[in-house]
Amino acid sequence: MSLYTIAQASEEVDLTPYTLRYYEKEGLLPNVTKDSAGRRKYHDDDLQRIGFIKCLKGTGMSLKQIKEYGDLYEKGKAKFKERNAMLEEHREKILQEIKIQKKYLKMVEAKIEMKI
Amino acid sequence: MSLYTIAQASEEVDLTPYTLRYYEKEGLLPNVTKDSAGRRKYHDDDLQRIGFIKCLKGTGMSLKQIKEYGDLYEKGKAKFKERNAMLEEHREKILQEIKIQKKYLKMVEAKIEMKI
DNA sequence: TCTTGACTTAGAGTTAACTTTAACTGTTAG
DNA sequence: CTAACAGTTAAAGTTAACTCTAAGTCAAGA
Repeated sequence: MSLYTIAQASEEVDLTPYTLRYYEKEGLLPNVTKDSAGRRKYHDDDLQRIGFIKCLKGTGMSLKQIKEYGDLYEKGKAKFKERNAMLEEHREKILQEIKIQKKYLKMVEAKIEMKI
Repeated sequence: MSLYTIAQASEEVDLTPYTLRYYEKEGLLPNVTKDSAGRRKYHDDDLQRIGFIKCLKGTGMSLKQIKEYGDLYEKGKAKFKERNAMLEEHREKILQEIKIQKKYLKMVEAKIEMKI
């Protein structure tokens, strides 16, 4: 299959239809097409894009910044440098965050072991 | 030093005075005392507690749940089992989250390398 | 043909976690 | 003594990210 209704796409990416429409309204999904009756049709490309949005969001990037990244993406090669710079900066942020999570994990484990 | 004004505590734990008062209002800091003029005095215990609140919050626990944990903590030994069960469950959540973060990190790195 | 159900929109409502405001009080430096 | 300052409270305001409602459209099955 290569085309999805909003319900199917929703199922596929594990986001509600509300959220998918919201993301589109916010400009994060500029390429979702509609059929003759005005209903959204999601392509595999859209699902992949949503997958990457979830990745960025899941690592703490705001929708506003994700839109900025997406806007650069739409401009293609011309904005490649800027776009990759964003990703590289974000990569550092994720690495930092993993470090912090590991530190916090140790704190929780210490508290568990403390038995007080 | 062993006693801190709200400004000093704020500095120490890197949270605004607003946030410290907010946490207290929400019942997360039940042991903050006041001086004769009604001003908050933070003890080392309070700062430690705030530190652990930051740990729980930083690993995705809601203030509501953190309060539940704190309430169990206040009940001492009687609620030790429940309390530790919460922490052990949370530990699993953190481990899961670190896994997801690592997966997302790889996705971002792949995108960087993709150069498209 | 009628109804059911999945969709559409614009806009309102919700939630968590702060953050600020307004009005006030007590302490301290000049 | 007084002005500035650091704190106090209750309550209102803010923000991000949804989430839902209301009113309507369209296509497909009995």
